[in-house]
Amino acid sequence: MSVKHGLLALLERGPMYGYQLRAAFEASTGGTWPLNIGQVYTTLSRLERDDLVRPLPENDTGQRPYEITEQGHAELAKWFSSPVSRADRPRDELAIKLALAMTTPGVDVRAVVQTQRTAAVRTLQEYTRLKTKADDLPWLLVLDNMIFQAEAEVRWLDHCEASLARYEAPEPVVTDTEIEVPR
Amino acid sequence: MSVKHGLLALLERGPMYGYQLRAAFEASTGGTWPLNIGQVYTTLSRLERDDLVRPLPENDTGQRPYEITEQGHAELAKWFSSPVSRADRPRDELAIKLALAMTTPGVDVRAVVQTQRTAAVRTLQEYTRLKTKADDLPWLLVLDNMIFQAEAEVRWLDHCEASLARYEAPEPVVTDTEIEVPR
DNA sequence: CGACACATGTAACACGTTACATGATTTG
DNA sequence: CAAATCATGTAACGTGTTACATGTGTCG
Repeated sequence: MSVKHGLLALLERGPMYGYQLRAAFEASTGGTWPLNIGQVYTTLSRLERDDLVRPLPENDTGQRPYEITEQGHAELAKWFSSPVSRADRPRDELAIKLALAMTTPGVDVRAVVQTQRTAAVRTLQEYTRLKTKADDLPWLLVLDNMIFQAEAEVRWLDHCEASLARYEAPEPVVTDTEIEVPR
Repeated sequence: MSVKHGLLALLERGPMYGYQLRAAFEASTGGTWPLNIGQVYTTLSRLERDDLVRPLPENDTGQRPYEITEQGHAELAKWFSSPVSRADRPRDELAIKLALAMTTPGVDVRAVVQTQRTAAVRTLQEYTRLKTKADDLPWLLVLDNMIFQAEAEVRWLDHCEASLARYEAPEPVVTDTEIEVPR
């Protein structure tokens, strides 16, 4: 959905063709999320099929610009006016991984947590380094978003560490779950 | 990748069939992420194709359990020993949306931020309510993960608000970016 | 019996990635 | 000229979702 609406938003500025769209998309996030050129064309095809964009007559230099339609305009307005729901975000691989690690025999959960923490701190430093190069506000905010997320991840991993320590402690305090051994 | 490795992890406990796998997967995250039964079977097919699992002879009650292979075991170990990289996580729709909102004509960015903030706070409350019902540690940590993420989102949105206020202020203090007015 | 849950699958589609094919234009 | 970049596409594949088809077993 991100790419579909992203392209619509860019076309709201005015007609553009495939390559321009990719460049503009990547520029608006400072090149953080490279966009495959193939996907631009397939997405444009689907947008055209759904009457959200319309191809303009081929350019003098052989380019095929698209313009947004009224329907596309409406769809974009809807996108901007409704929040991104947590429900339709993809499953968080890290959370699943840790939850499963805890019930999988022979897995050193603490090691999993530590490995992830090291990686998270490293990317956090990388983002901080990148911030010194960010010059325009949208890109800066995108970077800040990733920093906030990475920080939350580190905090959560520390929280997991602490919980595990309490859980593995000689005197288990609370509830213990039955491990279902299927057969 | 989450589902694929998730099923492998569950099979590491012992042989299971499709329906059991879905139930176990959903249970390990407290039903936070419902798993489509169709996907279980297609994923199992792919895992079998890649020699990561192996079907066992059909049960007396007509069920088809699978067991993990040596290769599957190795693949799972690899998954647990390597961190989830930020690079191969999907694009964050919210970040893209806000970055584009800022350069799209006719969009009230502050309104977009506020709408999203309201939604985020609401889900945050919902998670907190759910926490009182969480009884086992893995589920609790998954919930905490979502809480930490939602909190980070709220903080980031407030940060955006503040940045926007500074940006739109009559006396811009520091670096000002060119506003591209298309047309 | 009829409804419901269990259980296994298939088909179609959306989205995303990688790789390849094919030309035009620019530049060293 | 040769290589690189611009530009438009197509094909194949992985992952995920929704919907449908089909059968069994259980329970009111």
